Amino acid sequence: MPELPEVETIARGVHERVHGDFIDKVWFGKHPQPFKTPATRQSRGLEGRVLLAVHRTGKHIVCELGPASKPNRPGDTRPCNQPEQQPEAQWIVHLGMTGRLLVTTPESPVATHTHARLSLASGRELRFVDPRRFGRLEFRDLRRDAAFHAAGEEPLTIQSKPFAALFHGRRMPIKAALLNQKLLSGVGNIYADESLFHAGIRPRKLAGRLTKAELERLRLALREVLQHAIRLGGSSVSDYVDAAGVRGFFQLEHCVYMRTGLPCRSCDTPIQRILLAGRGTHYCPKCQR
DNA sequence: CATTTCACCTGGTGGC
DNA sequence: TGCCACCAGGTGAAAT
Repeated sequence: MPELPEVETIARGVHERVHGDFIDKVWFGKHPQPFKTPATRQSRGLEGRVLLAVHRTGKHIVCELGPASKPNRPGDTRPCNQPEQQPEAQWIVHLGMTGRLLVTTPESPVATHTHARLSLASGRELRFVDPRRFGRLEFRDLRRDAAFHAAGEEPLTIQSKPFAALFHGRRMPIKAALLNQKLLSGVGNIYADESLFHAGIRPRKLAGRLTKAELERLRLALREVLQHAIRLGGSSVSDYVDAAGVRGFFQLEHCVYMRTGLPCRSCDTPIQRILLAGRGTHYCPKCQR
């Protein structure tokens, strides 16, 4: 489900609702898959800590956690945020294909495939729901572990030269390279297809064969498409919702993704679907060369 | 080493 | 209605 714009939307929504809050009690479901290491299942690391901030890097949501401490007095449900405070730990959430991170009330019905529930001092609850269990949860104690860093470059901020260098000499199709998180972090199947359409480049074209002009068109198309999608709250293809359960609107602006056989928005040629890197790949045979 | 394929999961859809 | 094949926003291990 979630690529960069969806993860950004969720991280912002979660941050707005929970920063400054305290984690009172933690519940984990019985399936081990969502936990990157078995130790992550121990709630001890999370309980009592203050949620300093929540942000996105690549497709990962990073919750910065302060030291374990309690609100000053009982009923002090929303303690002052202390942004200056140094994080002592991180809770990293990867949503896989079907993961959701939701801020709810404790009374709100618990969806099937809920794998984690964090009760917060304010009375809210932070829930991780993931039917396919491709998502992952990880706890990092920063006194012991290094802070989390996405493997690849941020597509929103990368400059021309380093962008071109990522693809130099590569013999894989450009679409496969865009999906490789070690090169760029955050681009998935939807935004790879959409940005290649806007750049006028065939998904099968070998990455190392792109001209300087094509590389620059691609870099700018990626940035525009991702920024526009963030403004619209991401793409809700089937069931994606943000931290508050609200759908995105960018799916209404898709030009090729899941538009097989429909007329190209630019030239009316039917959109083609092929299989590339094991993924459904959509493009306009006339607009993309 | 670089690149491709496949397994990991559940659920929705469409054909028969 | 039931059964079944196929498809889906991702990733990393195994194979080539």
